[in-house]
Amino acid sequence: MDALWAAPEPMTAREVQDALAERDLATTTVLTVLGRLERKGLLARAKDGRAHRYRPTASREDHIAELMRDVLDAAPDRGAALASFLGSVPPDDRSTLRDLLD
Amino acid sequence: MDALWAAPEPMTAREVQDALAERDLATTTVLTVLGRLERKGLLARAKDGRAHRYRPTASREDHIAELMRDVLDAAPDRGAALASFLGSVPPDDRSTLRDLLD
DNA sequence: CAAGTTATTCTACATCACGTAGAAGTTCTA
DNA sequence: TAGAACTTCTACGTGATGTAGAATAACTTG
Repeated sequence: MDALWAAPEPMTAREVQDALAERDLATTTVLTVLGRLERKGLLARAKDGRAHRYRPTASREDHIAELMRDVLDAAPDRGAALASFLGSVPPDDRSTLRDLLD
Repeated sequence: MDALWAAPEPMTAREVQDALAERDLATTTVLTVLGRLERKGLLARAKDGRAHRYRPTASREDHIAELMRDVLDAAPDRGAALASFLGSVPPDDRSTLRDLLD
């Protein structure tokens, strides 16, 4: 996901493999992981010639926001969870939230 | 955790087992899980006679807030993540946050 | 005090997610 | 047509989790 999120355009498996060259992964490893990420809905793919191009279905920040919502949804008392969240987050984040809420 | 969070007082393994009677768990199962939760820091225990009493180290809402922070910490751009979060959350939550931020 | 009950610890096993990759098949391309 | 590129299927090790048996320690009671 890091590689895909860092790229401006959808990537082929080969390109992902090259982007992660330091890890020296086998091609099939990259394909397997891309397939699993697609199955989980994090990636979508479209055929491009012989290969496929993979594209994140959401931006990294949207994905993170979704995870945060999933966690929040586990709270019987959302208000209390949000209060605790605000209290435990750095002041900068509170400022950001204040600005965004205007 | 649900059982412990629902109780006003720390519980013994036996009490947890009774609270989860519908699941018909073996005593050792309950003990194993409580031990694992303690190892992960979600529970603390204190000896009470022959048995131990288990107590959540954080309230459910505090725990949820902590998970939300952990997720947020994965964002390179916290502001964008918070913006996306606000945008994807029900309006009531935004109201709650506005109130809390005053 | 012996025997049963209660609580704990250690070990075990199935399942699942995940990181990893080989084997084999399909499809281009030189 | 032979080889390279790409894909799919299968597989294996590891760690988390749900589950519980075996062994052991400690307490209660006849």
